[in-house]
Amino acid sequence: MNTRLEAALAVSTVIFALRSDPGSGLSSLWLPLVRRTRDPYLGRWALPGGGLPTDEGLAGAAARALRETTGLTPKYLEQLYTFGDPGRSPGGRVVSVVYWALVESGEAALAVEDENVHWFPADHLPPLAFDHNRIVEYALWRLRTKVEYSRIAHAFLGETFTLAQLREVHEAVLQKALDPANFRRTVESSGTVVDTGRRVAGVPHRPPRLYRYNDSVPAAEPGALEPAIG
Amino acid sequence: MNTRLEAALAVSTVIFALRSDPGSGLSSLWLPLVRRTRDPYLGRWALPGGGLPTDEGLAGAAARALRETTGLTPKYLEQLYTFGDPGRSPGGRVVSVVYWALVESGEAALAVEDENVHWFPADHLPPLAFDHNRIVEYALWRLRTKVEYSRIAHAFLGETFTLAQLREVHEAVLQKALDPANFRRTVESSGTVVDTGRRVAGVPHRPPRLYRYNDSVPAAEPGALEPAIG
DNA sequence: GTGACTTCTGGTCAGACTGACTATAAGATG
DNA sequence: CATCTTATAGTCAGTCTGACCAGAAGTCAC
Repeated sequence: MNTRLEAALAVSTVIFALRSDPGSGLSSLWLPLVRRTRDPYLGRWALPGGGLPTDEGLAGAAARALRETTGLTPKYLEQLYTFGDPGRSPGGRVVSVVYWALVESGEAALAVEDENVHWFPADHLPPLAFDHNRIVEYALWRLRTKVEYSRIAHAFLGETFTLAQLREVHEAVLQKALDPANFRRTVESSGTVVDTGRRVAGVPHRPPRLYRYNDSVPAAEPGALEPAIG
Repeated sequence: MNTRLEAALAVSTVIFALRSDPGSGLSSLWLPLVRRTRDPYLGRWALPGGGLPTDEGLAGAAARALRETTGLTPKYLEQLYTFGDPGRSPGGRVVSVVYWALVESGEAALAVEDENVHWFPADHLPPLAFDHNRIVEYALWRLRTKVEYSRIAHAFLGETFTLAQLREVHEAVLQKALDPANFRRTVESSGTVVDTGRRVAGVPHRPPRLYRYNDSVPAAEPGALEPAIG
């Protein structure tokens, strides 16, 4: 079990944030990619990541890659899958432990973006390096599945939020409209949010209540294993 | 991404089979462990596994470890999680990609067992090497969660089976009794099994129908990622 | 100030689903 | 044939969900 092995080990992260679509004005999922500066796939876009320092945990390495490329801190971080088919990387076996992360939308708007870091709409990606298109597809599936039964949507929002904002997150992730009244009923009965007593002022209609996330309700997560951040 | 790294890479497998409990006569979950023949944890029981050959996929390595230790072929095999905390292995960083597998019960009764391979009841394990107790706990959680929404229970059974046998699998995994009539209603409406038209003969009561697994109904699985075997 | 407008928020209603339970079917066994 | 055991069908009430209705409560135009 302690044999030194031939395969190289890497940690990558699929980072999601909500941004409003230039066309429709609706929010949708975006993710940052980095341009490869080496062969193989020189010049192609790829998931941020890198090697695994000896003294760092897997989740720590994922969070660091995220911070180094985007300057952001994830509000949610969880292991996705480990990809290790021989042949997924031309020129040497690479085993990639992939994490997925959610970052706050307001913060994400300020994220680093330059020649080598660029945000793309998650549903319309160019051909990426390695098998990264497939990895993003799987991460999207996982996000869309999990948002329905777990309480991760608030990771896209700030400290306090209205139920309409929370609903818009769900709508953006699931790509379908939700009935406001039914959504409210479901969320309220789940106990995942708490009324702060405050309301939003200055809106040209009835002012909505502000809620905050309820930390005391445990997520429906594995007994022995929690998300790294969440 | 192609840097040679310091951490060693290993693949381990949590293998589940059903066996009848000596005491109660009821079926329960058992798993095979191997005795460590080297330090660290010399003499302790551990999950079967080993290094990753250069030309072999992760799932392939998991299936091979399973075959080599138990002589069995898994009817279900899926990646569980990758454990890589620094310090989880005394004497050198090890990153373990862990799979979980289900094997047919009839076949499992014939499995290899000797001085260095032994089957244990999954709920009463001795202290294992490394963090393997925690890994088994997580695999158990995953099995128990997944058996309720996915159709993996048939992996414990043979080609054809009665609904009572399928129900007993669920009862053994979930550790609670299920109403036979309600179970039948749920399974039949799910379309996951097909009536073979045959019945079991020679039982001292009304003969039950024999069903087989319906391959044509797709599992509720990731779009981009399937279980290795299932 | 007043009415129009918009979203918030509370409520109803019907159909689907679930757990508990009852009853009949169909074989073996003595 | 009576009896026993499990298989299998059906009922009923409570819960959950999607579709929909209606009043509440602000801003804004006039």
